[in-house]
Amino acid sequence: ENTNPGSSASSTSVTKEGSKSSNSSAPRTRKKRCPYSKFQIRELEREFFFNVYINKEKRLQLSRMLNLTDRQVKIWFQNRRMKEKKLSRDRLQYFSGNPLL
Amino acid sequence: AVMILRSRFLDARRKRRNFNKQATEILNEYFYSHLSNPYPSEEAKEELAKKCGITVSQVSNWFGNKRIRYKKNIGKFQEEANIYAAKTAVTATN
DNA sequence: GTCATTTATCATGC
DNA sequence: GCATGATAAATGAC
Repeated sequence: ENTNPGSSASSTSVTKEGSKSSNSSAPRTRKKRCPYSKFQIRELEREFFFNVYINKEKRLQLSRMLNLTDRQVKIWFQNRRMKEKKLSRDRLQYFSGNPLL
Repeated sequence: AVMILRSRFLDARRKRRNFNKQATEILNEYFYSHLSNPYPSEEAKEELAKKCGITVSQVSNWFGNKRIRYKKNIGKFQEEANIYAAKTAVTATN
């Protein structure tokens, strides 16, 4: 249950959606944001719990299992770390200078 | 009491509450008076947050949403833009 | 790598 | 029913 344009590492990816035939400096259309499935999130979170930084080996393994690209998994961990940092900041701000306490 | 606060915090992220009129006023004033470059610095964000009584993250969210929604439909915000343009015309003259 | 952002999506207010 | 604030993918600067 994953709608992924050019993700699955289906062996030799010959067709790149006819991307760059000759000119390669085009900004390219931004990939449409596709929300991940519950299963994908669960597995990503599970690995994130073990280590906030994922190594290349596990990354490739996880990307195959979840039908995501290696890059997507990498980006997910980056965003997830930022989320964790923000949660910490909000917690601090909430419990420190709170006028309702 | 702590439990209440904690539970309130945990689910308070997506339980949206509209900002008060005054805060929206302040944010819009800044946005439309910097329409050519609506990217407040970190310091400016902190000051806006203080004046509006919201967090810096909320200020960032507001500007992020405002920028793209304005860009996507400038016509819809034209009236609003004129109002704040007139309101801040004096400021620009120093 | 971090981090501010863009963009779409989500969830709520009214 | 959309307006609005917050969050989730995706990009790019550095």
